[in-house]
Amino acid sequence: MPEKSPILFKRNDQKLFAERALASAAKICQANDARLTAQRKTILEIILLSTTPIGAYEVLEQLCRSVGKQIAPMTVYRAIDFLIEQRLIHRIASLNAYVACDHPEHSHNSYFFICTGCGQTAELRDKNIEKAIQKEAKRAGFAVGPHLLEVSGLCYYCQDQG
Amino acid sequence: MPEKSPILFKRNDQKLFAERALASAAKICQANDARLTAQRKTILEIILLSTTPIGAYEVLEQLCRSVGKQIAPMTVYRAIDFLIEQRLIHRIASLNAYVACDHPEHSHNSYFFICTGCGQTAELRDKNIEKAIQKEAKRAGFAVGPHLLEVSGLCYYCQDQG
DNA sequence: TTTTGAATTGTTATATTATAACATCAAATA
DNA sequence: TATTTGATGTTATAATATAACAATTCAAAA
Repeated sequence: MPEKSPILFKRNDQKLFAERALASAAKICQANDARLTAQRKTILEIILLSTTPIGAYEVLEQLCRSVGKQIAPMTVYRAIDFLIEQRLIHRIASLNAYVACDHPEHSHNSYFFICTGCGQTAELRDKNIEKAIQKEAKRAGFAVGPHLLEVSGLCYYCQDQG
Repeated sequence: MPEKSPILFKRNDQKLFAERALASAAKICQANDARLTAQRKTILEIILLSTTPIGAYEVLEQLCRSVGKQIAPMTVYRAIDFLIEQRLIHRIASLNAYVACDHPEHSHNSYFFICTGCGQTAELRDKNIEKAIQKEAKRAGFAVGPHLLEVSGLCYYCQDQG
């Protein structure tokens, strides 16, 4: 694996990661005067524990299994909306799927590498890409708002597999 | 409007643009041994004439009106698949909509500015953004494949409107 | 503590986007 | 012309997402 890489395709301990992220999420919501209810927490946890972006209906399945009763899709979509608002998760538009945010502490756009081998994603924090976008926007007289970058390809590990 | 801008939010003559693009498309398909049938041509024309990204079902509506009979969605999706393969159109993932390619002559990824004011889009040809992505990918050991960038915001004209 | 208002969740129905599977037709070529 | 391949037609259905309204819960104000 290249040195000093800030991105991560394999996580050592997904559970530990989820635990920490949940704690962090609680703080963020508190700071925002937003309520991270039990249900929202459960749904966030499902997304956190998934090693790849997870679809809304797959979240739903897991949620139903976890609480032992039928739940309507609406419920999941509402929680997802909330979690996106709180910047705790991102939507991967090219996959119609959702993934936990890597660094929800500060607002940022959604930049992802998506490995077509293992399905895992890595969120980018690089500011140079954004700078390049801003530069081009200035040339065009375009006022940049929220945006997304989704780069398909092969992660370091999957390049060997063929 | 900023000078020397390579992007275009207002087209002077959509019809002329469509005409030229259709001629260009015919050449491209011929070169690729692909058949730009009458139906595919009609669908491409519908997309070309739309000033904003257009959904598959809206294409369908216009197609039905134009030929005067009911047509199945499948037909439209098949044509869309073909047109994307030939790189004549792009899919805007964040809108579930399709837009004609600005410069189908050479292969490229899908980089768009999307004005939330007027709904129009502008395709970017800037290579610096791609360079920034490649640089970050190298750091991460990621082999870049096809990708998309969709930047929401306000175009030069819409910034004044509020 | 009780009331009240606002936010959250439940529930039913439905909209929107996209694909599967198989039959038919058209065109290119052997 | 026969054959094969690609294109289109047709029906059904999958997958994703939202609308609308009722019931409940929560937290702050009275």
